[in-house]
Amino acid sequence: MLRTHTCGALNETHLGTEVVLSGWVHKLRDKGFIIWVDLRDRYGITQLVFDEARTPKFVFEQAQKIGREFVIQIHGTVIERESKNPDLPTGAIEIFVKQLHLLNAAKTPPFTIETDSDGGEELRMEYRYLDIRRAPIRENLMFRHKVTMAIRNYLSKAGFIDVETPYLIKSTPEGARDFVVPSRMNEGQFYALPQSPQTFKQLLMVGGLDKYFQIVKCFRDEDLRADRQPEFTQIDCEMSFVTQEDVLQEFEGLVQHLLKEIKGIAPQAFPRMTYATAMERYGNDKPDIRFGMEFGTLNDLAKGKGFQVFDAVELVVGIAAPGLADYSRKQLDGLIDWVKRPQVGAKGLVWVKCNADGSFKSSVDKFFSAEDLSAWAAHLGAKAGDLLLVMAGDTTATRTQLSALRMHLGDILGLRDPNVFAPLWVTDFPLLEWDEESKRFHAMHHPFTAPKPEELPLLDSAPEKVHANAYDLVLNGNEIGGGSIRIHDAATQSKMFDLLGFSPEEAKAQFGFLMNAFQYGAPPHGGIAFGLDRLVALLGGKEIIRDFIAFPKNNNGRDVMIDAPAPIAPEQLDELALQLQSKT
RNA sequence: GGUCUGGUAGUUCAGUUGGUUAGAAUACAUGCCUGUCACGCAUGGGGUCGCGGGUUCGAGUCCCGUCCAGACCGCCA
Repeated sequence: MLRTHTCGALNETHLGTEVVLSGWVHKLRDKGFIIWVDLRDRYGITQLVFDEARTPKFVFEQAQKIGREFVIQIHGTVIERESKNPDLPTGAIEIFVKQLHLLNAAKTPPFTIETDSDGGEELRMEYRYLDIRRAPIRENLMFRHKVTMAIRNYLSKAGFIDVETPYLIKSTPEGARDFVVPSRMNEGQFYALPQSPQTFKQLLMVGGLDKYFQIVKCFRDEDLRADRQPEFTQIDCEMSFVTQEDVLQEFEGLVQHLLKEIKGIAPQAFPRMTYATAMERYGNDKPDIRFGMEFGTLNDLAKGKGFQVFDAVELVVGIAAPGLADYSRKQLDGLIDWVKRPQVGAKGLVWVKCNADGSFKSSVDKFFSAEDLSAWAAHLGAKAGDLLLVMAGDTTATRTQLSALRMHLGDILGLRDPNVFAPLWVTDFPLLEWDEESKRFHAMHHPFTAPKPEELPLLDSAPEKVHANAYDLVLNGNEIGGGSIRIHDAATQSKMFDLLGFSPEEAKAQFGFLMNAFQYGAPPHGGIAFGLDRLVALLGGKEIIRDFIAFPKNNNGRDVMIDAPAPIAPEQLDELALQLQSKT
């Protein structure tokens, strides 16, 4: 037997018990006459004691030779500590060691295996198996397990069936870039890894499974971010014979269950907001509603007063930043520089201080009277002591820029508390999006999203005005889920492909299987997919999803531990009938 | 494809205006230490200053190029 207990199990109730423990040497404290060893495993830390006076000489000498991260097994007796450590669950006891077996020696690790490691990101990724020994990463992975189990239990109980869909599928031109896999048996042909199991889950509905879910890897060959990996996990769900309202209810239930189970938050109905409202009030289709600072349009109040910057543009819009009227000139200039950075790209920023004494001071005093500024303040809901920040320009760009500033101020003012959870549904997305570059429409969600039935006639006359039965679940400024009611008849689907610029032949070649299926009695259906990595990270109070993935990729899509991707042998290329060519 | 930041001891970092033998902390090794738990004390070893080129009497420091890492913009139906 390698162990009778784990390293987190023993306490006062075990005094006098003979035990066998195995684990890693976490820390050594050698005081000469006495040596303490913290023995660590997944479950905790237990202190071992080697005493020059009482421990067998041979065992004591063994203890002098072990090092950090050695794997050892010990036989010993649970005894009471002379000085207890109240910070440890096992802090009242220690093990008086009688036998020590070295199970495996270890090189000195390149970074400390501690909660606050001295290791940098790159090094920890290279030695990820050592990083996983650290409590924070281990706890994150265990937390993720807890979340996925709660999801599986909830969905299974609600009648959803877990079905696996294939990873080797067909490349589609729409959407993100595909990762492709060459086929040896079909020379010159390629599989693609799924960006999502979208069409398969729809076919499962045609197959009559009624309620499907899968916690599934998806793959997108696009550039990475702190919250984006090339392979990521979705909670993919689909239901038959449902309206949008049915889907929202069902999955609001799921997320409430998670908030309750994982975070102990009492269920409350999620607010809903249309896409148009979200853009108008927050300049963003995934608003963070943990804090206010809602947008106010100032066109009526600010135009026509001779300020050219405002008069010449489409939109003048502002927010009221609470309590920032005492910002210094330097701090204001800092904000202006911040919005002028290329990442935000604003041309400038107008500020108005709503002073505590009721007076106003602004960067545009030349053009606007105190009455004007007072009207702005009233319109933006500002109180004395607030700072108004106003931007102007094209509607879309200006909203995006002000939204970035709003989030930045939210961070500065500490209004984005990771322990506060503010979910909401964003609904009524436009069906299509005009792409200037390719001069054609793109599906805003995906090409299988159903238009709102009452707007169907517009598909022919004004497709840009059609809204979709599509919805996103937003949590604290992050899109954590999105879905739609799908098209389930071949005629509408084929019209959709037509609008997206597919010829009938192309549509048939790409999605013939789906159009065929729709001719054999496809039920009305719809669904949703959640980004699991992001959801878990948010529930864990973090924004870096890498810390919740056992073996993540770096900024350039590399796995620095296994050093992938890597070239393949010429024989492998031959077998696949492939030749490399440098891209010059 | 682009913008910004960084790369110096095993690790995390400092390094002034270009100027003597490149430092600190920690880790590691050795010794001491009668209850530690971030143990303490002493001593010691440890450097391709990412790489290549240039300017200079002299480059960790300035210039050019390049590689790597991170954040962001584009991109992510």
